[in-house]
Amino acid sequence: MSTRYEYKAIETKWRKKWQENPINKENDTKPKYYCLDMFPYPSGSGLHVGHWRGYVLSDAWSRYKILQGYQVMHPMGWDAFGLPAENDAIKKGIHPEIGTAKNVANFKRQLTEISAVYDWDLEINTTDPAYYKWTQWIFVQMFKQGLAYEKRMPINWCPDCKTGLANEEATSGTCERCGAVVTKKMLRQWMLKITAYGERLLKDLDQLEWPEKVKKMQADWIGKSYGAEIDFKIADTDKQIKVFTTRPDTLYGATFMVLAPEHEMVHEITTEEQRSEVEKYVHLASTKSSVDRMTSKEKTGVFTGVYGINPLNGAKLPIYLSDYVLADYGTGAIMCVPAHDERDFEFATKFGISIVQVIKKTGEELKPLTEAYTEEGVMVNSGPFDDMKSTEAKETIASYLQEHDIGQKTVNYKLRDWVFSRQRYWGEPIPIIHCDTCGAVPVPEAELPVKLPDVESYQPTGTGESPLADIKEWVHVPCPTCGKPAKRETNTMPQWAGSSWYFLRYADPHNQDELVSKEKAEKWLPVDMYVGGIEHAVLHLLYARFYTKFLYDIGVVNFEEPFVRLFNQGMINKNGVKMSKSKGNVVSPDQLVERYGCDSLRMYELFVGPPEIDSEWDDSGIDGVFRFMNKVWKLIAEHKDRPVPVTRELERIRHKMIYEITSRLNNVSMNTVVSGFMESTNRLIDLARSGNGLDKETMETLIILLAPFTPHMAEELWEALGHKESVFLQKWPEYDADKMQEDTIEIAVQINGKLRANLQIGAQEAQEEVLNKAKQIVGDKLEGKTIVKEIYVAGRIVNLVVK
RNA sequence: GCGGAUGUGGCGGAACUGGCAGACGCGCUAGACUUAGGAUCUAGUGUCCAUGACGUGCAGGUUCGAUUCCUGUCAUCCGCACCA
Repeated sequence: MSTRYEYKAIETKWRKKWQENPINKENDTKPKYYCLDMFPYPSGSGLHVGHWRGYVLSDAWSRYKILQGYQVMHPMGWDAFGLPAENDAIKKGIHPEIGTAKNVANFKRQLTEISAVYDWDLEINTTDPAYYKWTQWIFVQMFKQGLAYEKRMPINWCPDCKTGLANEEATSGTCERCGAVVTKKMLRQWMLKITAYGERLLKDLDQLEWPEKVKKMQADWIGKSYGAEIDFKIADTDKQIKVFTTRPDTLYGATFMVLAPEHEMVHEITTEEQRSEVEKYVHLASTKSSVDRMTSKEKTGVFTGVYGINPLNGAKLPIYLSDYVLADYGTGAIMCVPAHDERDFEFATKFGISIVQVIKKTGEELKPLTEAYTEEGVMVNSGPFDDMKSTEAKETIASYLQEHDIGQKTVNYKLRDWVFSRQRYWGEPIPIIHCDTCGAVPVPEAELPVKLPDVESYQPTGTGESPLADIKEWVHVPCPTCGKPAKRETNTMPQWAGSSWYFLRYADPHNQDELVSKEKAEKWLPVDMYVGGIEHAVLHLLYARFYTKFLYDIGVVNFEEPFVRLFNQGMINKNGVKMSKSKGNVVSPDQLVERYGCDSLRMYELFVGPPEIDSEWDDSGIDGVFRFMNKVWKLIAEHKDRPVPVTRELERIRHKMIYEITSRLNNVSMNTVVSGFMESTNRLIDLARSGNGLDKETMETLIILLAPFTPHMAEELWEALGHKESVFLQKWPEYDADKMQEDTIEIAVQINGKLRANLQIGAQEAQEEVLNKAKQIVGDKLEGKTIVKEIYVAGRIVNLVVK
């Protein structure tokens, strides 16, 4: 065995061996473990060292689980539908399928360089008809359950390009391509009723081992709030308007009302005198992009000419329109209490509307308000509810309204239904046929998948429809129900569709008859560990949870939550900013693998910083890890043929090493795992140098512990120690806490909290003895002082408090 | 604006439930071996008016003792953004 660490030869050798003889073979006697990466979108620019980070982490974790005796599933696949491929098609005329296949091949080559234990037999691709057959099947089931429905909805529309835009193409309110101001266009869209699952999606967050931050982001997104819906009669008519409020306690303080400009009753209630003003305002609001609407904080509005009647005190409340009220939250209409809401206060001040205070600070006199009082307090000016605590009044007034049939207590969510159709080519066709007689009819399941046909042009049609609408022979089909001429749905699904359930398919990727078989699903699912970026904290994870709950409800799977444990790795930055092709700061792993080897890069990816935090990439840092690898190599090479019998000291280092590595690994504190290896190795080198040698078991333990991180080197060293079987067939070593104990320990001696000496003591030495020794060692510094207090923290510190 | 996170040497970072701040690594300095060094090895490396003092964004507090707990404050980053 050479004392030089020839990483290239070693890595080539073991990659081949693993291919011939996988280390993670199917074995039903072992418990299962499913460790999943968020599957990538195979972009044209390939992987950089930032991508590696998550993949290395999940692979090290998978290999750790293998060593712990699990049968691990660690699959990989491609989320390959999406905009960039389509835009390439438009620009260069390359079929998205071809572009995507090329990118997948490149990604796969780069991923192979990581040497992860991926089982490529399980590979999936969302653009494969055999896969999207089931994406479509799920849609059909949702349609049958009434969860998929059609609705006219506004989309971002570029009037110059005559095309719909995704939100990310329309940031800042202008078209990403041509710079024109983005407007809205009403289009018929498919919607998924995710709101029907809002409560369950919120409640079940409790049972997940996810970062609190992500759970909170999801909870905020769902945005549950309690309140009341209250009916306000419109004066001199028999109409009424329903408002939602979380503050029924402030009802007596309502002095006006506001409707969203898009509110459906605007036109029927507006008076003739006000009509032209109102219509002008409504039009203005519709042309403003949502970004504009958000950024201009100045309140605007217009009076409709009519009044609402406060159901409790009969006060006449002028009804305004204003864009600070959102059409799709609550009922799109609010009662306004300027005294107790900042926005209402601002609006009332600007429009000269009176302000009536109905809550005052407990124990204080009522005094004129200079700003809205939004805290709790005591009720005033509220008829029978005066002197009640406002918190109590909230409940009491809501109940009163309910009893008198003026309103009802409700729960409201920010979560909205999911716009599920895209006017694009490169997505799964929505498997629906529109028939004049039968309406929307799902494509019969036996005819799935509805394959994406070839088109001549990927250009947007200019009408807002997808390019598919131009393929007459594809669009025109008989109605599956009545046989009359009918038309296919030409919208496609969003990229989310394929990624909302892919984790199920890995368990049974080649099944042609079922999405996943019962047995396979029961065996492998749910996912035990899910690793990916924080950018998916809300949408992807929420959609995947929604899909899983739906599939649970229709009996496809027997669990409600797809991901038991979630780990979000941080990004890798370079020069303080996210690595990206456009910033020109991308570090490619390819050259690093060439120069340092896969194992060194794996190790460095983990060493670079705490895995959950963003880290700065430092090119020279990998040298340190590479040196460490060489040290380990040399250490084993020099001692493998002349191991010494184990000594107390070697045993101590070995147990301590197992303990440190295992506990840090369990906390997914990968950077300290790596430093732990360095510490242990340094100690072993020192010990070996001082003539004490190295015993076989310590060498073996070090190699097994290293295996999840530097698999090639570990295998090679393991073989060099004379073993015939893979190191991954070994068991993760266990430590004995007693054997970690040092015989003597060094403790600090402080006087008044300041370090004054260090003291060697026996590990078991009694407190009294330690204190005596401590006083002796700092004796000269105690002269002329009296000891007021003596503190001994076992094994750590003595502090003498003196005067 | 609201919510969350973070702030420690020249740099990345470590420090378990309060107990010797700066582990580990990068970089740097000096030396050894060398024709050579982007190799390897050895020693050193928080700051300063250096037997000591000061040091974990800043100002206080609790404690024998605070990077860790509490109060206030500043900065940076992330998420949400008129949610009634």
